[in-house]
Amino acid sequence: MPKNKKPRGGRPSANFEPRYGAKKTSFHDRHNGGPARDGARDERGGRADAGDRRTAPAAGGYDRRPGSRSAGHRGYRPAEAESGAPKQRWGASERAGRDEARGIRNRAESGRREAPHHRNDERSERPRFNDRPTAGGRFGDRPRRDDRGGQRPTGPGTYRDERGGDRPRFERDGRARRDDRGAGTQRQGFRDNDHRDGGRPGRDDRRGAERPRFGNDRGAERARFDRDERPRRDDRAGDRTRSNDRGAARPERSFDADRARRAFDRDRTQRSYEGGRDERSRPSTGGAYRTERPRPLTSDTRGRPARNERPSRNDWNATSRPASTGAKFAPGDDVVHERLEAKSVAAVEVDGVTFGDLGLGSNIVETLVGMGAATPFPIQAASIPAVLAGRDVLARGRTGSGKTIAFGAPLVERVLQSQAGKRREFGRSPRAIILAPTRELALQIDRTIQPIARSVGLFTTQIYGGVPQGRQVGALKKGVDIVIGTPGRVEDLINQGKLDLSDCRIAVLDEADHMCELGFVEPVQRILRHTADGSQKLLFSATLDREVAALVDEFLVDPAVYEVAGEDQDSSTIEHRVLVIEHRDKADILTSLVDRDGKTLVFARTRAYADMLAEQFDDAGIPAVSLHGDLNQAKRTRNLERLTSGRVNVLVATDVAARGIHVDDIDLVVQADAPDEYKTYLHRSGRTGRAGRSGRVVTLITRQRQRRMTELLDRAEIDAPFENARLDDDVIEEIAGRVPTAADLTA
DNA sequence: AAAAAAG
Repeated sequence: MPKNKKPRGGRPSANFEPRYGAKKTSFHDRHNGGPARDGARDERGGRADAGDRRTAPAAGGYDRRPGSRSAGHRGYRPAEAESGAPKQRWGASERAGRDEARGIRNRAESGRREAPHHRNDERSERPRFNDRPTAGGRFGDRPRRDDRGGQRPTGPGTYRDERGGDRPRFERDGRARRDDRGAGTQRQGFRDNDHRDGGRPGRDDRRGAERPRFGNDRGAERARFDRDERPRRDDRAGDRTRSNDRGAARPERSFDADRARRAFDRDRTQRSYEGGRDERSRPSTGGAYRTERPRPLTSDTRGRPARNERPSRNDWNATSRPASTGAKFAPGDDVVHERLEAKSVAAVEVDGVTFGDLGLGSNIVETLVGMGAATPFPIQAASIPAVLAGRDVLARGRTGSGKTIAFGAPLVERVLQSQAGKRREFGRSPRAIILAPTRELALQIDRTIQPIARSVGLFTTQIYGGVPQGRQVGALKKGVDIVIGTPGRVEDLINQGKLDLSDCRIAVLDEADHMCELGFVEPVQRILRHTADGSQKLLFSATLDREVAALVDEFLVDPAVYEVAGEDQDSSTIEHRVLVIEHRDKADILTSLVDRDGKTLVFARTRAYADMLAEQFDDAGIPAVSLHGDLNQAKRTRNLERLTSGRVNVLVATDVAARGIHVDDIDLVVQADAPDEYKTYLHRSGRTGRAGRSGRVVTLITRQRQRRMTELLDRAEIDAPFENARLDDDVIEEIAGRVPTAADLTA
């Protein structure tokens, strides 16, 4: 029996479409006097809408009234009077889409009429995107980047003046070339030759012959190097501070600063092997961040069996020092991790810097404050000015370090600038797109960015799969400024001609390294190719590595690379433990672990196992739900919401929930199956310890797996004790929090 | 193995 499309009782969908649940007033209700059934007004409505792009396209199709038009027949309904139950099936979302879009339009229009409150004046003075010729031939025959002309916006004004002095510093190692060029053509300059690197040092080697494999065997050396270099966690155990996060509860600045300071020190020690090359004099720039000397990030490909091999997180900066050490990264054999060389900047938080100082307009700043982000986190302080300046940016910030705002806020600012003085036209195509690997993440990003965008009169919409596209298309028809979505549906709509990215000047990839994995890159690449020529690209992730090279090569021009010094696991608030167990005890131990008070997130490797575990917990009297790709979107959303709202305390998920998902108070992450990749470990464990809270991560493994696990943790730079455990061992009680830990007692 | 499109 084909499940009714209508959600049971119509209620569950409330979670899913909260914004549209309310009563709907149709356009025609308001303008044609009195409610008219969708179908009934077919004739008139159809005509009225004919030239009106505001109407959802799909409307016509099923709007057509069923049944007869003459009174004597079954199914006939009088045109005006009747408000009887319409066919809800498609209607609900469709209408919702229309209504929302209508709202968007109305607001936009009224905003236009009555001098937009949000437009802040000084801002309209700023440079804006040049008008570009409309779409003409953007697909397929779109010129290669070489042809892209100086359409690039010049950087913004104000902060740039103040900060302009800092900027060139990034480019010290031969990159200062940039300064020779007119600011307005900064990007053009880089692409006017074969592969935009002409004589730029540091680029040559990486470009080399379309992929020379260089420095092959040095990888091993490097990896070891890095590991040894890493300071022991114990050294610092005592003064670990709580990590910070974007969430509601923003940690005090003081501690942030403290952390940053220590981070720097640590950083220094870490890199001390670099000797003279790394004097770290760190002259103050007087700005929000200080620029480290440029660090060419060079890596290359070489074969190594270890799939997890990574260039070490200390990393980009510390380890990529080909010039001095000759060492090269040694990424996995099977993955072509190209060099991702670029100068890198370590951001340091400086007291007193505000979002406003970074170049954001007052409305945005206020909104941020309202969201609990009073002052910028390091990653934000570093990347915001660069984004505003129109640069391509690669940024790595630990899980929960505020990446969404780091790209979202300046993105909004920039879109706003690009539209300053223009009216937001009806049906305009989006100016920016943000891509995320999962639907939940796309939703979450929208939740953060939408208020920021709205505060300046811009509109966002989500474009992701698993839900009817009508509403999304409807919103696009009205015109949105910022699209947030997942690759599949985005590409789908592009191909359907319903999403036009030709005017999209900023593209963001969240979880960029993940988006660059096999199977993900291709659609992403295709999507990016649809964006405006020379569009600005921002790549963010907690584990950004050379995996993004494929994209960087094709799409980024002289990217600024940022990471926050000292932002490693050692300074985090997460406690990691590994339980070595007998396989036969696994189920019971898991049940025992999740039988607790706080919120627990359990990761399983497969969907089936996730389901199984959720059921198992449920059967044991512990309410649990699952989250994985086998569930329909409504269930996914609902189940996640159940955890968020606290209706259940246990969520069993596949890696769909590993990245980005923010639930405030998960205090225990259980890995029922150990991850295969260190990055996965980092992302999974990053679901806890957010917002400065403490968190605990426990991984169950069998004895046979110990070695692999050791290696993985090593790469993740995490120190975790391995403990043998049986079903009723105290460790389990302790981890579950049913008995105080030794640490708790001493504390 | 998982994720990402299917009115």
